Amino acid sequence: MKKILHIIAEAPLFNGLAEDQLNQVRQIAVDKFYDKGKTIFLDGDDCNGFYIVADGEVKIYKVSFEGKEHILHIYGPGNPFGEVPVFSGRKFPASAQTLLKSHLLFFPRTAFVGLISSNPSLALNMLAVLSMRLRQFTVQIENLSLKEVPGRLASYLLYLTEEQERLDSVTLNISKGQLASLLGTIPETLSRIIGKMNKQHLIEARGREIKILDFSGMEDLAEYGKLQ
Amino acid sequence: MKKILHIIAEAPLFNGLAEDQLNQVRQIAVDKFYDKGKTIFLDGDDCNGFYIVADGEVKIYKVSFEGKEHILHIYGPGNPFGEVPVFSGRKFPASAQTLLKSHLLFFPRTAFVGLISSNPSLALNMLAVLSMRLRQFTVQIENLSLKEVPGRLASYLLYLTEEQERLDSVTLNISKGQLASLLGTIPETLSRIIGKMNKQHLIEARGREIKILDFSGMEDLAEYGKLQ
DNA sequence: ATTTTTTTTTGACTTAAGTCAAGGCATTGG
DNA sequence: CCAATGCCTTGACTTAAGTCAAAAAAAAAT
Repeated sequence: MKKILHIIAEAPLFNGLAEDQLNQVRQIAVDKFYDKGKTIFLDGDDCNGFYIVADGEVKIYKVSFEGKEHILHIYGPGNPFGEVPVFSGRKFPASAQTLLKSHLLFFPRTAFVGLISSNPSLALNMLAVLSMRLRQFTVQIENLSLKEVPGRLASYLLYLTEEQERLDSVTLNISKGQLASLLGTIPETLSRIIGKMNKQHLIEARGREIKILDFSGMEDLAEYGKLQ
Repeated sequence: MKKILHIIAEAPLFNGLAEDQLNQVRQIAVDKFYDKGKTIFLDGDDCNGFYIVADGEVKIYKVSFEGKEHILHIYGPGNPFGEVPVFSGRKFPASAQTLLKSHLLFFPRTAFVGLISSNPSLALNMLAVLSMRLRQFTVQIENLSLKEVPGRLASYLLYLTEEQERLDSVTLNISKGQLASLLGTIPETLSRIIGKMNKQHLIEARGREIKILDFSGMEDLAEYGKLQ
């Protein structure tokens, strides 16, 4: 299966590895296929390995006692997830579910730890991946505790323009309900704020298509955080 | 200097390393001494290495545009900090300041990456440290977005009883103002909630000494999050 | 001990965002 | 084409927590 080797070679985690190292990685990877909306693991489950998204989309989330859900990340092709318990032992700290029909690569814990031990550049790549995650979490905590919802939405939309390499418009790849959960709020509040931003000509939202009309206004909002 | 070698040997990061490996680590460590309240680095500063607290206490924090501060972590002896940019390149994602007169060990980036490359168990230890951090962040984000302030305070106090190995009472090692910042709120709100918890005989707070009167009540609060 | 400074508490008020409930819109499938 | 389901929006209301200001308490300095 050449295709899987190609996916592996493209993943940031295996960036810069030599041919035979990639083959070793390929050896231990196990294909897993999931339909849309299927649970991959739940918060607290025992962990015997981690995953990389080959194709599709996965959400990582926490659920409160009352059943309210907070999405921590949404990962697409090339992204690893579920690596935390591989190195810190114990259980998964959050749950994972597919948002689309997905093809995942599963890496069994012991085999992978073995690879890392004999492969310094793989270890450094993994350290880089975890460090990037920590960086993202720092930003998320900053957003949650130091910004109000309009500021968080503005940050997210600006981040999307970069990710989608577009200048002034973005397409949400998730439902607005899920976006609310990702921003740490509820659909009603998000809806009202989008309405307000429309009225103030900051954006022009039509369904999942959002055009940014006032880029610097949005940047101010993302930074200072207030919307009148 | 035998003492430093001892500090290094005790740190989780270097747990289980062989004698000569510890000596190698010792070779590259640089002593740094700071008075109380001194800045070690600021959010956005360039990074040439990371630190381990040998003695004292350090806070890691973010500041909002309006100057409001959110404390992300408080680290004591044995804890490393500032490792993120060592592996993901770029700048520090938050600021660091001493809370007490502190003795730190500084590990220059390139030397340390060199050590890791030739030392699989050190690499795995570092992976474990970063994974634990990610786990803690997951809990913090859950607390911030899914619990109200009373629930966060209850979680924190229960966590302190474990850390201080006490059954029913804890001593805050930081001011209430700083605790408010760590919980993502402000001193006034924290003060009111402590007052309420006192009134309901959940706790008995006298200055920085807090006695937990109703352990299971506090556990409920930490889990479900409501205080009438 | 007494002044000065910092930290904590209290009170009155405002506000962002959550809850509950109903209605509208849109997409899918019979 | 129309029902049916899921998704999004709107309105009225409640509430947790923030702001501002001042007093009280505690800690530090003289």
